[in-house]
Amino acid sequence: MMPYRIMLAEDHLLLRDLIKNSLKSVPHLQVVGEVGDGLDLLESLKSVKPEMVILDIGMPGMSGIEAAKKIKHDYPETKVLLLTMYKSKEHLTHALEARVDGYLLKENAFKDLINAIETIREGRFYISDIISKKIVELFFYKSHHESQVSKALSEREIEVLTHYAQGKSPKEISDLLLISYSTVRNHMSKIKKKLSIKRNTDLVKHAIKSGYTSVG
Amino acid sequence: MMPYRIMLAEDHLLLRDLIKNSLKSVPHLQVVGEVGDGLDLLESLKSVKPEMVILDIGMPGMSGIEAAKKIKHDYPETKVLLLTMYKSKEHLTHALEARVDGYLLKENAFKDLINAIETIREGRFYISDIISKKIVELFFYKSHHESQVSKALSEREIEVLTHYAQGKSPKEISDLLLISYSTVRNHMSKIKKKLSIKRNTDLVKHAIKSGYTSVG
DNA sequence: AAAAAAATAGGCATAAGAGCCTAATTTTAT
DNA sequence: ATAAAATTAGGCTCTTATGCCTATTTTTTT
Repeated sequence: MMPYRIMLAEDHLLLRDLIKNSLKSVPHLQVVGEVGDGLDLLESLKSVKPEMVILDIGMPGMSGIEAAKKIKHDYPETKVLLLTMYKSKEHLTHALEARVDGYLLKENAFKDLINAIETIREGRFYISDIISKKIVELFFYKSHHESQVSKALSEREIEVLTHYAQGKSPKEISDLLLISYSTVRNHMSKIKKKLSIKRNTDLVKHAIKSGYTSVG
Repeated sequence: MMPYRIMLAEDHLLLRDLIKNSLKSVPHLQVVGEVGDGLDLLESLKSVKPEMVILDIGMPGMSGIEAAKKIKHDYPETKVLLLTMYKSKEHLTHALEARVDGYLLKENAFKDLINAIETIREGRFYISDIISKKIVELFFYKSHHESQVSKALSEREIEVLTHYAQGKSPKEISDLLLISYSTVRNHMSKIKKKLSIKRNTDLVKHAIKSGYTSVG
């Protein structure tokens, strides 16, 4: 069988090492490169042409989803498996929009990782059982019970929330984005309604959970 | 050689699986248990008595550092290796105060994990090269430039910060703690000065990092 | 016993945010 | 083509927070 060439994009060296170790026991899989951030990834892809990229969302510099979009645009043949701890609706929605080939949670088992790789290698789409439920729910509620579920944030709303969670005040955000203070306030209000959030501290927590900012 | 019995406490199943896989190749090391949060860990330790616990800080429910303190108090013979992505002064300080036996970053390599386990097994203390520099720096500033380093919060200040990070407003906190609004404000002001924090969002992040509240 | 830190509380002026609207323009989806 | 959503912006009132002080009592440390 032809070796299936995989590139690892993940900022924690330990996790990269562990995945490499464990994939060695699968004969036809071959790790042909590894990078620690999104920019290095795009640079490496110019020379190394893997069949698949396993991509962590929570990387410094460029988010995994941004990187995924670029990869699927520049190298449509290359498969992308997102590996992430995040299971928020925003992440799911944006990952699906980026046309990734698989979405695996870090709370899944190693055998699920193998399963994901094999499924994608066969040309199919992989989602972990844990989030497939979420997608069904998301789709179901989108059609029938719009109000029950917190809606996905828009691009601009995510931008505003990200800045807010990184410590910018509404006033500072309006200066940054070159929009009026009223607009920022309107966005904040919409964000809170969409997420059913009352308190600002929960906005920060939501942003952390969603990977828009980090605690560090 | 006697097998060295290790328990894994880490909320991501994938990482647990990968560590287990990779440790299998080291003959005398044996993974005798695994848990996904701090409460399960303390429960499991009642029956399983491992020589070492490998402990992730960022777990839901109870922070790794709190868990570490309890372990070192209840089972002083049990070695604790902290495995974390955080390298802030607060984390280091709290980890050292909890008397853990090792502190390894997720950006270290797998060989460093082995090295850490072996070092601790021989009764010595392990810190990763990346953070040993930080500790030296921390010690240096503690002796000579006290003002540079953020001071520890008092019990009451931690109480106030915890409630704040959990979404309570200063007014609500004053009702909860049966003290006046002015007092809460005074505490908040002191907290910010001690931590050199300007923005409220950073207060939430600090509380999360310190384990006073969780993102979930 | 003396000193330092912690916990308590208040004043006062200014700045900022929250809640709750309306509404126009643009973009996207159906 | 039509509808829906997103993005923009403003008004108005009320509440809340902020910054920067002072000051007393209690607790802890030296």
